[in-house]
Amino acid sequence: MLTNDKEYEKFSIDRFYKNYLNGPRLFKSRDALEPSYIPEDLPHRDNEIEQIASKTACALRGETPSNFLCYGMTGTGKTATIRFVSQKLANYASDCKPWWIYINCSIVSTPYRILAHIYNTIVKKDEIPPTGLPKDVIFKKLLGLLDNKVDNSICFLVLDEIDMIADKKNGNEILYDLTRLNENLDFCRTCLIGISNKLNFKENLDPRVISSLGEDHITFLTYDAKELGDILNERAKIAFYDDIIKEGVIPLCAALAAKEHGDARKALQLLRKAGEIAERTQNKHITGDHVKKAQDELERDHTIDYIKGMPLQAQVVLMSIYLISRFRQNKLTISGDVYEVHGELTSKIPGLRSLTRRRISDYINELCLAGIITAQKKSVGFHGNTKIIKLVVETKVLEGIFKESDKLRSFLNYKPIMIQNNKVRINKDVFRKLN
DNA sequence: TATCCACAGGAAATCAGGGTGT
DNA sequence: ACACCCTGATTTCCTGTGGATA
Repeated sequence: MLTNDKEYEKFSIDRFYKNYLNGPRLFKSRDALEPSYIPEDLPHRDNEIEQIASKTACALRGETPSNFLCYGMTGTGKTATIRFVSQKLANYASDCKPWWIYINCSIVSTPYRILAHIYNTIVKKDEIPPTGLPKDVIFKKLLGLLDNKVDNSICFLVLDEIDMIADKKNGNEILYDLTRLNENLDFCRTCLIGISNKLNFKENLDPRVISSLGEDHITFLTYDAKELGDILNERAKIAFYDDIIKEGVIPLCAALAAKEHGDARKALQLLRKAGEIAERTQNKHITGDHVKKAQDELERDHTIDYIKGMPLQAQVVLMSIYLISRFRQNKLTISGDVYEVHGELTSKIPGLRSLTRRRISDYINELCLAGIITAQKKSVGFHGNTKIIKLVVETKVLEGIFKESDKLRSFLNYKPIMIQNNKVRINKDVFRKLN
């Protein structure tokens, strides 16, 4: 937004809020469409619920359940099912209720932090600092705590996205430590439940860990469009007032999400976003158009959030790619050029230093993995190896993000010296051939 | 056919910045 | 003050790649 438009913006916000308050109300309970919501009934997961219930039921009699793993793609209800079973189990536990500690390994990703997280969750405060203590000290403290505070009870440790730590060198170490917790405990008993999106994640595990963690597993199959439709219908009844959703909306959300490996989370997101768009545009009903708009917005929002969340250095790498493809006539962007332009930019941005080629190479791979660019490895014979890089994200979206960045805004129209000088790293004929 | 280029990318080391206990 | 710990980012060192070229 331009600065001289501030008055208009303020007026517009006031009007927006007034309209919003006077406009139609569609949501009865928005929370019902959140991934964290645990419904009364989980459609099409009876089999999985039964398996988890039978594996954990012995905790009700004070016995220790075996460790096990849950496999399945994102949005197949792994976490929701476990939370669902844990709630039910708690209802039937009489004297000593089981403890459930959830650890999302994509956020709590180091051995130290996992131990600290378990400890801090039990004592309900941040007693263990985020860093500083030796790991074995925390391990001993945790053992003492488990035996004293969680005595005679079962403590379920749910490691969500366990694959995030399993492929790290030290991941084996923490998983091994956790699997042998019981050997060092006198009164408390622990049960490890791993949740993974990847079936092959065990390949990187130590055989000792596999033997105590991976023998038993439950596979969550993906939902088909009909099943997704059932889930959406259940949730929509809770989330929206009656007769808000037009016919065909739920099947459309279900079909779109079914295309993405039957991701229920995505289906719920789509429906929620469609509802928000309908509400924002003062509509009394949600239509198929709102769903299509929702899909576009979700995709864009995800990319924008990802880029904004990247470290500044990664943003500079992305800006280098943007500038080369914008100012070079044939738009050809190769890794060597990105390195050079990145160096140019960092020399002009205070507080930022240039990086090595190796590091830039990693950033290019990360951008590629995130779907922001494509990078195709190409050998140009005598002229060595390189990567042909292309932007996937619309340039308008990128420009919007760069405009908002204090450090990058001024480079939006910067023509790299390398391009001003028409510098070509590789032989002109080969260069032409690559196009 | 050996050589060579300009990288890719794995593994280990290093550094800075956060912390600890004594 | 000091030795030590943990983490994430980055550097250093290294081997591999593959097609044009001499």
